[in-house]
Amino acid sequence: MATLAFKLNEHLYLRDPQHTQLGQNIIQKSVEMIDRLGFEQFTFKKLAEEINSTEASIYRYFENKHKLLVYLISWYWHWIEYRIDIASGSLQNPSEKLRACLRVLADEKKFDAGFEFVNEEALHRIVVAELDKTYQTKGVDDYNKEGLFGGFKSVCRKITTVILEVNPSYPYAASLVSTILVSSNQQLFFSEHLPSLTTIGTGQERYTQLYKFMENIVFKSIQS
Amino acid sequence: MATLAFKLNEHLYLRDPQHTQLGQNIIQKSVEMIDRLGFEQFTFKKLAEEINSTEASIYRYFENKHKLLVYLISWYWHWIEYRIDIASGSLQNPSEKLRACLRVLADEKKFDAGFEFVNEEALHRIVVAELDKTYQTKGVDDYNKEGLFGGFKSVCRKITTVILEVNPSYPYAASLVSTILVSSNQQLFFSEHLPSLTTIGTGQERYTQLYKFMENIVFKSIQS
DNA sequence: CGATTATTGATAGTAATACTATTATATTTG
DNA sequence: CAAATATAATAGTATTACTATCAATAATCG
Repeated sequence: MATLAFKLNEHLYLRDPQHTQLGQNIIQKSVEMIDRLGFEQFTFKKLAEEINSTEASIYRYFENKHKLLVYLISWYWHWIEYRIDIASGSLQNPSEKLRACLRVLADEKKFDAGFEFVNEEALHRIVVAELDKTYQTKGVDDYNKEGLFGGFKSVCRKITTVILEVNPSYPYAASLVSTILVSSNQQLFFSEHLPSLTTIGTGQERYTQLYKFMENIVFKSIQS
Repeated sequence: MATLAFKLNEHLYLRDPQHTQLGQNIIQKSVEMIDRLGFEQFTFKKLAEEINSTEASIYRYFENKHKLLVYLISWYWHWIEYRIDIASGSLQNPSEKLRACLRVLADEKKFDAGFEFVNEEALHRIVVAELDKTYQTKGVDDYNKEGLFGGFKSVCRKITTVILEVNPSYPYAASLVSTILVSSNQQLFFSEHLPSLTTIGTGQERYTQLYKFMENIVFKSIQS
């Protein structure tokens, strides 16, 4: 299988990690470590040890660990968009397209062989556990000016467009979409850690339950 | 007006800050500072300087700054529940009760004279900007065992109950409520920092827009 | 192929953060 | 008033999040 790569915003990194061995090691191992340790406990020093490199070398790729997190999660949203395109590309019916989008969002994330050095399963757990940290920061406006949230926005825009195809007069499309994009991950988080806040369970059927919840909320909200 | 106080979970603090002058100074000034600096830039050292006390003294009240944040946001949810009780207490009709809940959530937060040393306007901005940091941490399960999320859960439970009064067979009540609790704050955040993700504007009418969005999502979702 | 250039590693250092410990001084309470 | 408690003052530590310098190695280019 051909190895694909996404063109991510240049301000996310100092040197493109997809182009070098060290860069790929940083991506691969940081996904594993942030998943395991959590973002707060993760440091460039620990990462350097694990990939047999140095802190200084990692700093040549990423300004700081927060930008690395934003990079990884941006990568995730590009990947989601790519999967949405595959899943909905051939569909004509707007409602069917919308259902396809929701299915991509709610689906269990499995390793995608198209992207060798990214473990999508672990990355999705990072998104579930850390997503909000990408924008809940005083630097959000600067980040936004640099276009660092382009991946997320692009997915949001795409699904918003589909919703407006289903019902052109629905007035809250963007808000509904950003709500479910965040909620689809948050509900999985709650199901694991704060189960009284959700109706999603912890078994294998959780992804089906999540899908049904999202389908209910979206289709009922937009019906005129 | 009588000064009220909420009985917050004991594990949130080492010494109850509501009972002493220093404690009240900590609460009052930390709200102002976290609002101004953001949670990451806020430190106990800076806080100590502003209230003419010492770092060590603050550590006698709170284990660390994260628990202080959890304390403040827990206080916020207790306050919301108190306002929901006032607003919905006299209502009989379940749909009207639900609307009253949503109104409390979507309303602009103004200073509540019942609680002298808490600036609810600033505290609400903190909730909008930092809410997810309270639970998006590796320590979430320990925190939860200690009951530190009791305020949030209690509000969630209360509104869930009202939803089930409106439609006893709606299967996603808890998920819908936790989704809108988070979303009601997130949409305000987006309207300020990432406006393409929301239909909410930045003017005075934003709270009305937020309410309408929430009413739409909730009532349409639960209708059978 | 040899010279230049870019990349990485090794090492060191700094300011700030998130605490902990100790002791002295107030302040409250019984 | 004595005893207990709360606070202030001060000091100290380990870790974090970087920055700087220079040597070694690898890639590339004329």
